[in-house]
Amino acid sequence: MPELTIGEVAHQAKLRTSALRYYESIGLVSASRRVSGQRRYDQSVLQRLTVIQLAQEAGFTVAEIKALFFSFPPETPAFERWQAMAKEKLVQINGLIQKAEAMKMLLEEGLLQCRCLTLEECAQCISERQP
Amino acid sequence: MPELTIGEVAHQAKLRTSALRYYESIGLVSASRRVSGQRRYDQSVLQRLTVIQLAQEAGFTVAEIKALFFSFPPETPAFERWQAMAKEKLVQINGLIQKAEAMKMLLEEGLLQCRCLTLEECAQCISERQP
DNA sequence: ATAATTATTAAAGTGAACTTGAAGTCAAGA
DNA sequence: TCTTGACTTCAAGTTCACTTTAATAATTAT
Repeated sequence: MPELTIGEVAHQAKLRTSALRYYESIGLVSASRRVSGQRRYDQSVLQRLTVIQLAQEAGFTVAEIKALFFSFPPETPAFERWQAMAKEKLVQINGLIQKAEAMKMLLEEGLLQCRCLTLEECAQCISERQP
Repeated sequence: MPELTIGEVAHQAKLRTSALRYYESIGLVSASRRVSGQRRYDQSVLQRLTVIQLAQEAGFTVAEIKALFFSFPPETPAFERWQAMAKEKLVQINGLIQKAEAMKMLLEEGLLQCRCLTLEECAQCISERQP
């Protein structure tokens, strides 16, 4: 199994080399080095990056993803890690959804229904709708 | 009608004086000055700030709010301004909601159901669920 | 051998909406 | 008058996940 250059990894994982260097700088992935200093990646980094992208899609920050990998006792099963972290995240996401739904409401039922001629009037017009 | 100091306005509008100075710096609100240089605000600034906060709750950026006030021909009725700007914003917000719902799905149906022992396995385990 | 490509680093930049800090000035009450 | 407390400006800091830049070095292809 050949080792991969940073460019090859970037290509396969569909991200930029700068992102890989950034991940390394925060300790999220690691690479070995040639004598010259160039990075060489093991194939397994691709799985690691897939998991990182998966976690990002679920709304985790890179700091949280780092915690996912490194803040549990080494033998902790993956599903336990997800359990622990996904529960909290769900609460956050639900908050996000609620906020966005509230914005949608305000836009549809408030601002798009408004008949004020001046914006100054709107200081009252909307609040009257929510007693 | 007495004019208001920046501290009084901040108190009544529930924001910091730094926010008021920032709004002024970007041209969102204005204030007159005493000879000494201190700001004095007209009562009407409170309505203006109410509208700003309303628009922010609906998801508008301060740049967009500035456009709401200043980028239309002067006689444009408020409701027309809202119409124009709220439609686009609704599209954005719907996108936001979809993204958040997708995260929720992934958390609930993917990560919380996962039985993998290692995170490396998870590189496959989730994608298998979505053919 | 040489040209073209890809790699290296550290530091600074991005966007959004402010906040913080430093250093100094003004206003009002005792 | 003195002392608080509120005010002033300007620049830099905050958060997040990277990207960009610049100057240089190594690898690969011809």
